[in-house]
Amino acid sequence: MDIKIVDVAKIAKVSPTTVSRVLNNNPIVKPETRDAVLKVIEELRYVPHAAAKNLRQQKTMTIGVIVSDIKVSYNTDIVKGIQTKAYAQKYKVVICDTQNDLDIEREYLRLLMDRSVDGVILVASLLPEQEIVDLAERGLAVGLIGRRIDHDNVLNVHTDNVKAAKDAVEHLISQGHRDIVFLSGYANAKDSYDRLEGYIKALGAHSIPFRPELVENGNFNETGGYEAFKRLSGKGLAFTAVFSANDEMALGVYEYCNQNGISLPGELAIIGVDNDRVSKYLTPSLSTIDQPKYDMGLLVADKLIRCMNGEMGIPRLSVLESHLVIRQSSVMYSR
Amino acid sequence: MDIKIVDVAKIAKVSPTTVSRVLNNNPIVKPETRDAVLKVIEELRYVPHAAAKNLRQQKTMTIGVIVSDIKVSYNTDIVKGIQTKAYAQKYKVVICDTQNDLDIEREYLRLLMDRSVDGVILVASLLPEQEIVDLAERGLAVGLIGRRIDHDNVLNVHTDNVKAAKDAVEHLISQGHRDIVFLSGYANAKDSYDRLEGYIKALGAHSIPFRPELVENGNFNETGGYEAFKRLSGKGLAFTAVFSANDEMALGVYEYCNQNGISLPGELAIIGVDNDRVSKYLTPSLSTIDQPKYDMGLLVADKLIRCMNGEMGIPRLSVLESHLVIRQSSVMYSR
DNA sequence: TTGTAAGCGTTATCAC
DNA sequence: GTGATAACGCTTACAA
Repeated sequence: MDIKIVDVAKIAKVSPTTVSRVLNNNPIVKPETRDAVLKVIEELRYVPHAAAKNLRQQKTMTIGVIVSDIKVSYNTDIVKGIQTKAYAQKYKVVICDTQNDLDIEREYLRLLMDRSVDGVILVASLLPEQEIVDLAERGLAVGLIGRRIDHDNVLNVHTDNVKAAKDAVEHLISQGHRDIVFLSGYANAKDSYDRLEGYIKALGAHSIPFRPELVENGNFNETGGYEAFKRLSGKGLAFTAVFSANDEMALGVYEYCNQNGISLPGELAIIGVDNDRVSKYLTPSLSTIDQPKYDMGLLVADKLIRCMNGEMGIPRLSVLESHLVIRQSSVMYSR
Repeated sequence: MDIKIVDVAKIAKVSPTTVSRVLNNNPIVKPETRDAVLKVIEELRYVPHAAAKNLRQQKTMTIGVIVSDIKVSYNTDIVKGIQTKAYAQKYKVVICDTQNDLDIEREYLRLLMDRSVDGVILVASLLPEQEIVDLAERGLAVGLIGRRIDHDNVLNVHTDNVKAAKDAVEHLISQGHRDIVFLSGYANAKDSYDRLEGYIKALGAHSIPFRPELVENGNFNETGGYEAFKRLSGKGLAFTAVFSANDEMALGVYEYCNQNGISLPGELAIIGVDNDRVSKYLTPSLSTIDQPKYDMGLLVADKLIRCMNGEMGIPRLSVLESHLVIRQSSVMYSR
């Protein structure tokens, strides 16, 4: 049988209330009482029962994190940031990996609606905006990474994807490229859409006409990137560079080039987004846009915790800087 | 104010008991009653309160996973397996990342002793055996990956590290190497120790004397591998191949070779362990021992859940097969 | 087949 | 400074 607060109280010859006060560092208890109680707690190795406490206090000191795929280093870095901040504030973190499946995402959310978490962070969520608003209306604190919703209970953290994409494409242009392919991600993803916008803006800024036929969808993953690039190559179009909306898809392009004897960056320059863990190990190493993933995680978690603690006036929106990482894949004569 | 079971009961004109029965799929309730209740639940979007339920049932349907570093793909793959199994059984997963810090690991464990989880899985735990046994004695179900403890409440899943290491080293020997460096991990890690044993066995099986000066410690990480190999190179010893106790450390060796113009695998063959995500993207691609990480995750989670549900006769120990993945880094004239 | 009432282990409120 | 008591929202004997 587990030890409970009354057991401690009896042995320490005080009331459960007093034990509770000691546990919660209530300064009102007399130091001697306090010490006596602590000693008993120590001896019995008593640990308060979370469920009882949660029930009484109507909070759980737990954050739920819903993430598309924990294996993708972009997500993992964010989770690590969240985890670090949460831990520092004595919060626990429940991780839910949706495998990029909207139904699984919904299912997890349903699971978490049982008030086993005080707040939720959605990373690269596929959920329709209305459903996220619903969560917030239900009183759950919601943190969002990679998209933006303006609502009282929704805290947003993201980077300026338009600018990031523009930087990447302008870098390619500065290397002399004018016929630049854009490999896009999910059609409905805000990130993907913004990167397309940046791509178009960069072209515009240099008076290069936008050619829709140079845009292909690769669904943000390696196979998708491979297939997209293959389709593109089959079209017989002329191009000398690729801007891939993330590094994963760039891996697919590397694979295709490898198989077909296309030399990188000699015959084809390429740049990605995310600064995935593998990118710097590739040959040639992949130029990319580094997102401050870890910091984004820290920041959402920080905001969310403040919000859950009833703090007012937390900025609903934070936009962090991402920056260009130039490696070998986008630079001529780099070796 | 949140909706609770009595609210549903009142509107559905039944007792809370009946609502509870419906929620828990008790077949005793009359179909019509059931449907009526379900309709109200739906309308009110009622979700049972986890803490209340947990308190009453003395369980939480949650598994705690303590992991050394969620960014290491070895760990992530395991976590993914755990997560998948847990989800399929309606369990939640709390992830705790210790950053390879024993004190943080202890702290997390203390956090989880509040009965907010029904069981714990330790991946690459640094905890002294006695402390793990303590957990088990306290009634917590414990799953262990990467080490082995024989105790009633402890479920072990690991691979045969001795054999894996032996396979790797014999592969190098088969390629003509006789002077083979061993890069070890943490001195106190079972995995590391077993791999050393396999290394020695392989040498013995081919009548190659074991030379302790060819063993260096790299602490299982990239920088450690770099430094260890640097120290070794400074010793002026002759060797033609490296067996690295994991892929991470091999990355450090690649880096060193890159900087010092040592060609792989021409001048130096190398093989690692883990089949890290980056390994196949390296140039030359890294030969390695693939561990069934995902399956190990699935399996511990499965065992743990059975154990938590009071199932008897679950095997305390499962040893999965790992296998050699030969790529370019260990094979002469491979390109 | 359904309902009543007790109890899970805390903490908040109100007395003392 | 300390203690008695009710309440958090659910499930489970037991009764009907």
